[in-house]
Amino acid sequence: MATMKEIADAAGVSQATVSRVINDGPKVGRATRERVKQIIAELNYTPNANARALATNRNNAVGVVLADLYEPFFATLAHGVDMVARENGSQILISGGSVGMETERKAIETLLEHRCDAMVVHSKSLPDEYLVSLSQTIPGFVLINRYVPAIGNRCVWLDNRAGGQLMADYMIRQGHTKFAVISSDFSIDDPVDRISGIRDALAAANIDLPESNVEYGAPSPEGGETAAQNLLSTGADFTAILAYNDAMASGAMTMLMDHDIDVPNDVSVIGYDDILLAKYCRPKLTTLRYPIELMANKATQLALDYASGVQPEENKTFKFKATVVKRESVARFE
Amino acid sequence: MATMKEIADAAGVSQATVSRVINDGPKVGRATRERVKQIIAELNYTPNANARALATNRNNAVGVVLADLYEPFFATLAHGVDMVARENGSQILISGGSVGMETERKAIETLLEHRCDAMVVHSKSLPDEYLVSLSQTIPGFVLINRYVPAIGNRCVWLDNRAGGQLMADYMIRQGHTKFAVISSDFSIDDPVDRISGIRDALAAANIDLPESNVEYGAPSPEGGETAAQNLLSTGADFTAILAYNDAMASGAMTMLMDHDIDVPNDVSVIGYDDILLAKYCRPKLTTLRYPIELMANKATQLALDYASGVQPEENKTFKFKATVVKRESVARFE
DNA sequence: TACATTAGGGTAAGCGCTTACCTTTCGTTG
DNA sequence: CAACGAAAGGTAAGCGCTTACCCTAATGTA
Repeated sequence: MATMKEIADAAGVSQATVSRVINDGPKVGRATRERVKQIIAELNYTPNANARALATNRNNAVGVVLADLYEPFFATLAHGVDMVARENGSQILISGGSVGMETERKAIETLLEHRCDAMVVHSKSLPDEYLVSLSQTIPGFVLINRYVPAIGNRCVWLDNRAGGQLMADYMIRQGHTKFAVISSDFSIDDPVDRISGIRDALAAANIDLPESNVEYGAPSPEGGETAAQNLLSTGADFTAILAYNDAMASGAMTMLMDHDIDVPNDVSVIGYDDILLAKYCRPKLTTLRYPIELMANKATQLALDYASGVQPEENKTFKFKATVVKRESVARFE
Repeated sequence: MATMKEIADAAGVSQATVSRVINDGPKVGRATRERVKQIIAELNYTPNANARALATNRNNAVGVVLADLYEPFFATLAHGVDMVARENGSQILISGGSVGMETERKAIETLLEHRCDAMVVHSKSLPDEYLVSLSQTIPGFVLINRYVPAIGNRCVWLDNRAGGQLMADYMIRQGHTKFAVISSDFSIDDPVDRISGIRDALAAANIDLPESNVEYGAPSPEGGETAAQNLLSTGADFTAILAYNDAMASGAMTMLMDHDIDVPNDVSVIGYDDILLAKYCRPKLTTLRYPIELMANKATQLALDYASGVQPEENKTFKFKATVVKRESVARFE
């Protein structure tokens, strides 16, 4: 693979000049520039990004830490990062690892090794202090889907509590009064926050949510099926199910329909996330849109800005809210 | 950010020794090794991957070229690459770009700049010769989802013709004799190959497929809806629809059901790909499983092997076949 | 006891770029 | 016409690692 020196020799100029041509720098005459470009094309030269990164001490790549591309949610997140990274001429470097302290730490470590100036990090397990300390070393460090007060201006997050409230309120407005909740048993904040929101809304409407009407399971369709089954077998009384996410909601619907319970006429179901699946399952799922792509865009832009020297503003944060997407899984209850 | 020299000074050893410690190299005494590790931890040192890549002329990252992470298909592909890359201690570097000569070329270019030793490339637009020439520069170059005869040993691909044949045969065995086909109007080989396979199977069974029973559309649910609608409005006569992919199949089913045509009892529908959607739409889609994750695993392993000096065997290729996944959208026709 | 190993470690030359700082050459200008 | 500044380009010192090669002292060996 040709090096810059070879180009320089072939063109009869110095390496510096070649470098200037490549980077569209100044101090190169029109004719020289053309000639060098010509030679570059002829010799099929490709600059070495590693050498460049070393020399400039920056690597025009934005690093992404996430759990698993297989999850449509993360794929969408990655897509959102990719879009704005590409607009800015950067690559993305994905470093994965299932949820878990060690894998997450390792994923960040790797990005650090590559000296990514911008980093969009999705971490549920790492302690606040660690993240705060990272943000001191890495100018372009941004968290997505998490709020750490000390570095609120580096957080792009969703107000899950407000989301929970919203979904409950919406169902209340549809006339429902008997609720069941299908939540995730993952030990992260999200399910807790969402349920808090739900309880807030129900309490405000004077509606009781018996503990027996709350089921926990894996945040997957199977988890949703099991949870719904549990609800059915304990004879819980409800006309509306608030699910932790679309996957669980879809599983729950399957189970209900398998028991000849009509969705939405007998029981209404609302999901959370609005992943592709919500549009394609039957009945189409009414859900809350988690604007993850938008959030990823924002986070990336932020990371890029901070990386390039923009100072994070004090007391600022980037909170997003979910919105209701009406489809077919919810009916008015008269 | 601390450098190796600082560690060396702090530990009172040479850089070389530090390097050896980091790389678990020989020639370091037990005591020294421990002391250096200690200092590394204290000073919070992270090796610079760029410098290392420059010095060793290899970058332990496998590059992936694909169209769009947003598509579940590509997300699964990326996931498949990620899994085996991680097992081998490599990162993945994703370089995207919608289908199209220029974006694809650029995506590869970027990976080249980073001197990825292993590359898993999904390209539909680039000409064969270009890909062949790339494979000469990049030892770890592997194509996924494409077969280029000259470098068959670097191709991990699906036999689409056999797939088409399989889906038709399966439907024939279910007793169907009147077929319609909904295909994609994308100008890539896949739809063409699949239809060829279908025609082969039908011909072998002496079944006619009138040109008017073949509709083309965008490979999306909407495209499937439109195609099905066209079929219905031209009064085509069929009891089985062979769709280009699950998205189109699902769209077609929607349209059929909207016209009070029961799936599968009036018309059976079979898809292709077995993406998540197939499991979640109603009725659940009978389809062909496209083992893309498996293929991605294979491709990555191959790329890594070739990159590390394994010589591609002559006259070898990595052809995968689709298999039928039976769900609910196909019924026997008596 | 004399000599060959070998374990442990240092030296320094790159890897392929970028860039601060010179140098040269002209066209201007007072 | 001398002095000057801009334009065009060269020089060379790194960036942070790896690694071939060299050196020393301790251990083994005949």
